[in-house]
Amino acid sequence: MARCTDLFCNIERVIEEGMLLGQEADLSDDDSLDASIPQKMSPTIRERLKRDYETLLQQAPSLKVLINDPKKKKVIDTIVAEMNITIGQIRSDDATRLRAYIGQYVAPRPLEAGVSPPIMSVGSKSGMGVNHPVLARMLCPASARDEFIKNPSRTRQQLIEGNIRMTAEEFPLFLWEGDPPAVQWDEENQSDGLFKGYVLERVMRHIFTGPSTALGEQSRGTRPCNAILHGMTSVEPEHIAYASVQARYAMSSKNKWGEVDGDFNYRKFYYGIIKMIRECPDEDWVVDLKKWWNMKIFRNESGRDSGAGAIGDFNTEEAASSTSSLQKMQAQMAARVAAKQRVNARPPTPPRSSPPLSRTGQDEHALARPSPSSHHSGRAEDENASAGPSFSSLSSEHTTPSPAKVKKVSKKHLHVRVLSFDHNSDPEEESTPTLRRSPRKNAPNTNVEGAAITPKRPARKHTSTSAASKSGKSKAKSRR
DNA sequence: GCACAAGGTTCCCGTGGTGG
DNA sequence: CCACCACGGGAACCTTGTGC
Repeated sequence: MARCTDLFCNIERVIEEGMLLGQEADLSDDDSLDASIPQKMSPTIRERLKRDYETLLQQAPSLKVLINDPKKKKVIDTIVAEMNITIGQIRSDDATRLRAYIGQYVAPRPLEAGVSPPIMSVGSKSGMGVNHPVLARMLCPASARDEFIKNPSRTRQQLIEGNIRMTAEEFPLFLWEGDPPAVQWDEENQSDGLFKGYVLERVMRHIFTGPSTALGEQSRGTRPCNAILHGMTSVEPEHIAYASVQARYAMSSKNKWGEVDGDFNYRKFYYGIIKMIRECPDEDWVVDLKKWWNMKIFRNESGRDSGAGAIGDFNTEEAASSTSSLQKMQAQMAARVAAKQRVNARPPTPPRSSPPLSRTGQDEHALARPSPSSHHSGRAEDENASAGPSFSSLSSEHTTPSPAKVKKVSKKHLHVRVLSFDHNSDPEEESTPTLRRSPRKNAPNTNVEGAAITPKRPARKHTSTSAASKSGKSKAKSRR
């Protein structure tokens, strides 16, 4: 949930209001439910809650049965509390692991030279953030970019003293491509190169495809990476926003996580990025951005599952953001779209070679074009890829119920285990559910895309014995 | 081909610190 | 006291390499 759906989501609210919004959609003619849904809720928040709720149920189908059963209120409460704790733990875990690497990631060519002064991966972070000359440039708000280039030391001092405010509304420079970031800055086209910064790229890979891939190398990991574990088939705005938050926090001087860092609000930053991409008036820009990210993460512009393009389903209902940078960029994009439309509206000029495709036609063409991986993939994979539905819905269809393995159920494990009830089992038997192992263990095997990337090998006979001997060893060690 | 060891990655869990 | 967070260590899982 934290990494792929909503970092700041409150599961309780998602369930409560997602349910109401779902009912509202089912009974669109009946406005009797409207009274129970907060009227002040903006369309953006409604959409987000709805999306969160749907994702939650896709990932844990058995939860729906529990939600609809008033008798299970206590169970739901326990699950919700545990899920909220886990979201915090996941974010904290990612931040902790990322901290050891961030010194490498901010260096443009870490194999040749690190940054100066060096960034320590242990101890206090007081020397980081704007206190570090290289990080100061990364974190410098885009509006102060020219100033920073003219006089770095003075601008850094102003950032330290707070004379130049770093707010979530002013995106930091590390989000832009270039070395140093935002080196090719176009005042009139600020969205050019946005969300393509090399630090962000490395952090994205670190989180979703494993630390060993962060610098562009082939994965040395033998465990399925987060992209596989989470059924991530293409890069979505939430992934970019999550990595941006983690990258910004890793570079900051804050030793302890908090939603606010001085004037900078991570929550606003996170949702600002999602909104910026989801509600972008320039669809071409969004399509290009997603293709670019899919190439960087999956080496395939259509994503890990070449058929599951979630591209194009953005709503543009909500008014533009109230924030200055965003407002400006969105205005620039809108102007660009208008200009394109004017060009398209002109009498057609004779084509040089082939008739021009409409924009949507181009998009469809691009999406339909077989990706390099699907080209070489097996037939079964092709069928899955072209099947259309997103990964989550496929995963449940392709799930082969595994025999239940009951282990000691600790409080911390409760939510994952409850969420991984065999949803094919009879709902009547929910009171004595059969527990599966945590999704972590099932995910790679039950997910279609995961299987496409790392073909499942038959379980080896020795696994249990070696694992037993291993755990035996460690238990003996811990007894010491 | 099989058994085993080694190694990379993610997740889990306990512990200690801190602030309200 | 409680909630939240960082951190370290270990478990689990999986792949690759190696020796027989």
